[in-house]
Amino acid sequence: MDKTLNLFIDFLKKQNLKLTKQREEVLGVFLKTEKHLTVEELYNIIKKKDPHIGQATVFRTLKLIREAGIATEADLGDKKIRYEHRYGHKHHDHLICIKCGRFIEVVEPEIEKLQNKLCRDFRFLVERHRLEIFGVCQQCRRKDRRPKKR
Amino acid sequence: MDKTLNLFIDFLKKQNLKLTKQREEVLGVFLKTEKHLTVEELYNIIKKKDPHIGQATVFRTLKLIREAGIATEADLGDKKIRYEHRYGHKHHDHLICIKCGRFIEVVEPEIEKLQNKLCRDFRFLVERHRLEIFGVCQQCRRKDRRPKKR
DNA sequence: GTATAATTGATTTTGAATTTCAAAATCAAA
DNA sequence: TTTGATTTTGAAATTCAAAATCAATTATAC
Ligand SMILES: [Mn+2]
Ligand SMILES: [Mn+2]
Ligand SMILES: [Zn+2]
Ligand SMILES: [Zn+2]
Repeated sequence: MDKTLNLFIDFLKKQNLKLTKQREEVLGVFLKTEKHLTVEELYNIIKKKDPHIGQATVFRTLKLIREAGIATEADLGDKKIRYEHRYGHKHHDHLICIKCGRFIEVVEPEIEKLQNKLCRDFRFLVERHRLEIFGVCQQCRRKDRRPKKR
Repeated sequence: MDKTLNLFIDFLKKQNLKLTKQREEVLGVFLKTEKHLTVEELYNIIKKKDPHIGQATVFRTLKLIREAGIATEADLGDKKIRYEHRYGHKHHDHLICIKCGRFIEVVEPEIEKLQNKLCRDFRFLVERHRLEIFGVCQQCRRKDRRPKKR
């Protein structure tokens, strides 16, 4: 956390921006929450602590946090932009359940390798990628099987 | 095309829906366009032929076309829903250029296999997946290198 | 101190996705 | 044919997250 804060401060300095108490608070709450939050969701959490904070500030600060490399956008299939931790977290992909919304974070190094190879073949310079697999999770499959009505 | 039309008609019948000239036209224009179009883009194309058609009809028909399995949603990184052909086209992933928007359609069977294995390990029942790799395409890399100002 | 610039947050605007609803079209009886 | 129920259409309105605006506030520089 402290390390991340320093990272943020460095980023702000580079951009000639200041670390304000609002920005520090948004970062702090974001880091404490190990979820994949929309701007609105994070805003609602912070509002409880500081009812005077504005949505616009949360919106803008999350953007800065992303630009600083601390967060990254996540897409869980709904059409909202979600943010998840990036700094200090390894890259991962998502298995997303279309029944319950639950998601599993996964990494398969072989897949990553093959992706890179694929891009090299196309002389394509990779910046980032996103792999989302939609389906039904183990728990929901069990539920689906259970109620055998007969 | 004819085969696809029949598929669409069958789907409509199953849903107790009718094949109207508007629906046929939307499908026809969509199939003729080998692109990844938003509702609005397709609407603008169709409007030229039939100025009386409504956006809502294009919107609704594209939805039906997707439900019929003829189209699938594509995500090229802008925040708009795009549709691309599915029926008669093999599954593929996208390399998307963040400079020019150009995209390359690719398949790497090994990646697909590993994805399936990964899901099996998690007892996760795959329905579909989406792999998008963002980066800089060969053409843009060349352009970036060229203007060596000194 | 004052000038200058950045930040904030209520509010407004945007834009794509979706819905609404009255008019028009379809279609199967009478 | 009429009729009447049902579906479809398209202009317009609504929704809703994302983004922009702007006057007031705050921080920093001089
Ligand atoms: Mn994640
Ligand atoms: Mn494609
Ligand atoms: Zn589930
Ligand atoms: Zn390019």
